Amino acid sequence: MHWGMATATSSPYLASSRILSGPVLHSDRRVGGMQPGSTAVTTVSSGYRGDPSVKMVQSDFMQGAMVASNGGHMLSHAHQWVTSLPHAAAAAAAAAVAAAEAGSPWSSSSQPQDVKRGREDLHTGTALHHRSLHLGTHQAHPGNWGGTTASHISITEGQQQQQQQQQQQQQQQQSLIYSQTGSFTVNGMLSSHAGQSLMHQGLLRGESPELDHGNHHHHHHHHNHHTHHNQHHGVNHEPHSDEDTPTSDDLEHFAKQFKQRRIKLGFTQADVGLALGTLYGNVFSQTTICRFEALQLSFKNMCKLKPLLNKWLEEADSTTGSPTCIDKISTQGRKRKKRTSIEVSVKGALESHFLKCPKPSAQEINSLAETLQLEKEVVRVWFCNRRQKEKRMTPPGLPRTPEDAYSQVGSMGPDTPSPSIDCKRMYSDT
DNA sequence: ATGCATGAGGC
DNA sequence: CCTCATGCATA
Repeated sequence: MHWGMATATSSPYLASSRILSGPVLHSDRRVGGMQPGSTAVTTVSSGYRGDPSVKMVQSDFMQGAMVASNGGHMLSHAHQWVTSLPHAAAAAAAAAVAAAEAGSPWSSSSQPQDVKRGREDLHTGTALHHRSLHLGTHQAHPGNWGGTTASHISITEGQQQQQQQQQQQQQQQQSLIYSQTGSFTVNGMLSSHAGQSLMHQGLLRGESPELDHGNHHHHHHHHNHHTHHNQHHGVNHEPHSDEDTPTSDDLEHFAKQFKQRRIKLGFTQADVGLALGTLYGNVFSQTTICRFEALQLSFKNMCKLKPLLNKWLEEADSTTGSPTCIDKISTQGRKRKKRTSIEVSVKGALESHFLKCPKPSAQEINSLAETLQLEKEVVRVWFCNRRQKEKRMTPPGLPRTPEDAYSQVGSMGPDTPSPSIDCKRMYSDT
């Protein structure tokens, strides 16, 4: 189970899994010897991203049901993960956290989901076709953080001041809409259930152009409005339809509406993700759409996606369903490490430590890793993810001063007691 | 629906 | 190394 058995260094993990052979069926589990007391097992399932040369389209719409019918699967290959280059920079000098992580400034806004502005689509009357049927594949349920279900979390963390405001937002929008849109509409997908399962696989993936992304576009642009300013908590307006920075209320409302419409139209989250790709060139996974609906993304991220999803919505009911070319440019190459599953008891331990110190030093991570018998990297990532989780969608109501937070700046000694922050589940339902 | 992971971008 | 945006693989 350790990918890097034998002195797993942080370098590329060489797995020794042999997959491939049997195309279908079987997924061998466990590679390599496991150690009897390990606390975590990494489930070995053959999974890696496409091969560089053969970018296979990892079927996306198979989110729950995959079609095993045809026998065309990919080929085998031997390599496991291609080594990822080590970018050193390990100099552990004083990283100095210092940064106050800005969180997601969801403005509090506690007003019940008002249905303000029933924005109806702009294209009116166009829809006379309706595909009907809603397969029942999707899931539903709200998961809200504040707002309606207001489950408050009391986090001491103050928040923001977003120092680093990542301005990265790189959206490589490669417009690949060269699919002759004549036949199909832009909105890529048809909602007929029938199609869902085994439809177009080979069909028109217009991807002729070898999109070797990596050069061409992605430069410039988008600096436009980026109104970032935080949201005025206390004073919110809700003008936006999809323009300037929405308030949390807007987002919350939009997310609900979106989900509802999506379901009505019979689309799954995965469908939407793919459609966005055909529409704008940015493909998203089911995961992201799901998180959007559940408001589990950062405020910034929500703002970024909203316009896209909004457009899709408009398209969605204006189009009569048509197939499209889906395709995803897989991030060529690179394998993915198998997901390590951490035992509950171990998780509990990690959780405890997190409460004490959300940002353990490298050294602390090391000892924790030893204690728990986990790979150091796993522990590190766990904390990263835990922090991220803690932050996303700051529950409404962060009245505190933006200055305080739990950021134990730089000097972390072996023990740097920090305020404890409680964590609890933010949502629960279904 | 979510847990662990990858990567880009920043210090 | 961290944060953030994302997603594969899972439960």
